[in-house]
Amino acid sequence: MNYKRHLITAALPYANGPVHIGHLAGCYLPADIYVRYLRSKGSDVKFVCGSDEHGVPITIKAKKEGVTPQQVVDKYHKIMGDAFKEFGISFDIYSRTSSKIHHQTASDFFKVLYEKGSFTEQTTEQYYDEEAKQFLADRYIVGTCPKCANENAYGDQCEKCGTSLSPTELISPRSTLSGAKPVLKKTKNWFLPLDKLSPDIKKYIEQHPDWKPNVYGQCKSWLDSGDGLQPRAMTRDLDWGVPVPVPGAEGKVLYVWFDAPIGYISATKELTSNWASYWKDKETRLIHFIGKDNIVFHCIIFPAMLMQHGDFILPDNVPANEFLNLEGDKISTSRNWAVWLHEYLIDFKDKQDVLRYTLCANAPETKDNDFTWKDFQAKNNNELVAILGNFVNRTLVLTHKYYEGKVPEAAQYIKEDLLILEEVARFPDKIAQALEAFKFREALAEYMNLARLGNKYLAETEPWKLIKTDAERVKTIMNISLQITCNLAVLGEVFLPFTSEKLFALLNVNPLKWGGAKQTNNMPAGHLIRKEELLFSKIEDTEIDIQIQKLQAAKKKNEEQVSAIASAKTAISFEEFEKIDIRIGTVLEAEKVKGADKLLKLLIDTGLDKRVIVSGIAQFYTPEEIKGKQVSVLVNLAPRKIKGIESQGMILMAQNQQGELSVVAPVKNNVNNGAGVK
RNA sequence: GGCGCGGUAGCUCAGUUGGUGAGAGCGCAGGAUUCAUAACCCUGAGGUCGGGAGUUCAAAUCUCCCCCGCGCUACCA
Repeated sequence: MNYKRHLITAALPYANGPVHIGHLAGCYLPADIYVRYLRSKGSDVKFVCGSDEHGVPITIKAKKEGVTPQQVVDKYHKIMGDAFKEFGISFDIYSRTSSKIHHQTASDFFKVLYEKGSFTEQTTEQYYDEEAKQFLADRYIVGTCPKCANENAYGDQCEKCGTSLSPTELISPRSTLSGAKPVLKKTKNWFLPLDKLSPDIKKYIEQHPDWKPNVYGQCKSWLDSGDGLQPRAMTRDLDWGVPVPVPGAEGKVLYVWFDAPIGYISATKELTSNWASYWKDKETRLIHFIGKDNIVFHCIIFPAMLMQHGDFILPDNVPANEFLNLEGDKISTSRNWAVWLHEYLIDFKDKQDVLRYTLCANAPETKDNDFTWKDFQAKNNNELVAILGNFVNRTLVLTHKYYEGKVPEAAQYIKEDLLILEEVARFPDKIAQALEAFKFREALAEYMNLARLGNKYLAETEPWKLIKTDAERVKTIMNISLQITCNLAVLGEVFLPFTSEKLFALLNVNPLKWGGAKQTNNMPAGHLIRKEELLFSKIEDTEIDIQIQKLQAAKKKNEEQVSAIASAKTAISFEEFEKIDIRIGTVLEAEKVKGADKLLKLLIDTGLDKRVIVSGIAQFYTPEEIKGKQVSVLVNLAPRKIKGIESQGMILMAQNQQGELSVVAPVKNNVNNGAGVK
């Protein structure tokens, strides 16, 4: 289909920390390359982004730092915006969701859906802090992780062992606001009934089988697997965000994932009075660049919202990337395992394009990928310096040496010249084809092939020899080399904008559009170029070692922190302790619970009786291993059904920092089944 | 356990309507060369295409089973 215009969005980064290479590689860099390409082709395109500034983590950070949420987002909005700018991410607007225009837009959007009856109201029980007099978001509740005993697990996830949790799973939960023990209290919220919308969403997804396999596959998985889509709350009990604009919603705000994608709309509004044509005209192509963590929101929830609203076009493509790892480990903000853009700029001043190049060449397009400093160095030294930089330098040096910097005339083309020119002229289309398929690695590799072609041309024609015997011929060779250099500047603008700019300056030429690179006469004879200057410089081992050491230091620091032992729980009386009845028992039989990864069904002789206990130890004990072993059994725990099996008690396990379990049992063999543990 | 994506040369990846002896870049080895940041250029070595079974005249490509990585999901008192 031929579109009149494009609207490109890049995921709104969450304003609670700076930007790292994973963000860049996964989302902002490919988006920027794509947009630069569209602009270079002369397309009507808008590129919008902004900070995502609502949600619970920001309020927590604010509390921790003793500042207001607004101060937190102001700080990171600036840091992130500056980092993007420094790396040449060419947003037409970098807005923010705390802006007035966004609040208005999001609020209006919600109202439309509300009035259309799109939402269902549901009353659920949520933890409530009676001292602070407010409902507690999952993140506001901390407690002991049932899996790894980390005392500071959040209500939605334990950051130590990575388990996702629900607040009610936490052992001894407490409010981070007041420290009080939260109580369950009823609250009403508005849900988007995705289950009912599922057929429309499915139809929409199935219209796009051309989406990247990871994206399409994951959407299908969400739609088809298990119980399918579930209703999702679009409002929250919180005081930081866009107030819910309907009666009876005091103290509630829009769910951050409801308001964030609307941020794309508000940013467009802020950018241009013509915003509606980018959002409501079927001839506009809407593309969301995101990381894989956002697929469900951009492919399912946001389109569902847009469909319900009715006025807007739907995303035509969502080319999500996978994740970038760093030196073999997952990038982690909290563990400081990251390369921060603002720090990179200090250590590698004016080397934005080197990082852009490395991240694009190694982009996690089809699967998670690894960034290593060694590879970064190799790509700089062996590719940017040796292939691209070197070709340009050879050409410029020879031009000055032979012609005092003036472009010589191509007197007469011979057959091999014509072949080269023909090949050179094909590059814009070749690269474009890859870009349009969101194959950025391939596009970049193709771009480098143009520089390779130039090097090869010089090596084969050997102008430095011919200059002594056939000076006329050399003019043509150098003319062609200069044309290639110019085209490298044109096509390089999308990948390496800083280098491209520098190159145009060296060539003393005004930047050309994409189609210009199909020409091989952009440098007219007699045109004076500037004195050569290196485009790239080698990166030495010492510079790389510094970075690696920096990471090792972060790792060491983490290990030290992890080894901290959780402090003791609050005191109980002896009477309370006496209520607990622990006995020694022997495992008679053990088998895996089918359909569950972590569960073993145990038959235990407790001395009192033989009873069935289901225990989540399958990852640490095979049935054969545990069979016949003595264990400690909490025998007076209320029975509970697990996976359809009634579990009568629990067996006690010791758990180490890694969450690994070990049976707690007598160390002498003089204890009978039924013996009490005191 | 279920679902999705992926597992191809040392590294990063191309390659499926099944069919010329399985490819590219980087790395490595050798050669050639000096205009160029010891760069470029040429040649070469290197692969049980995760493992096994099957369908077929023919499978990296189709089917089944298994293993590994990433993610979602269930279970974990």
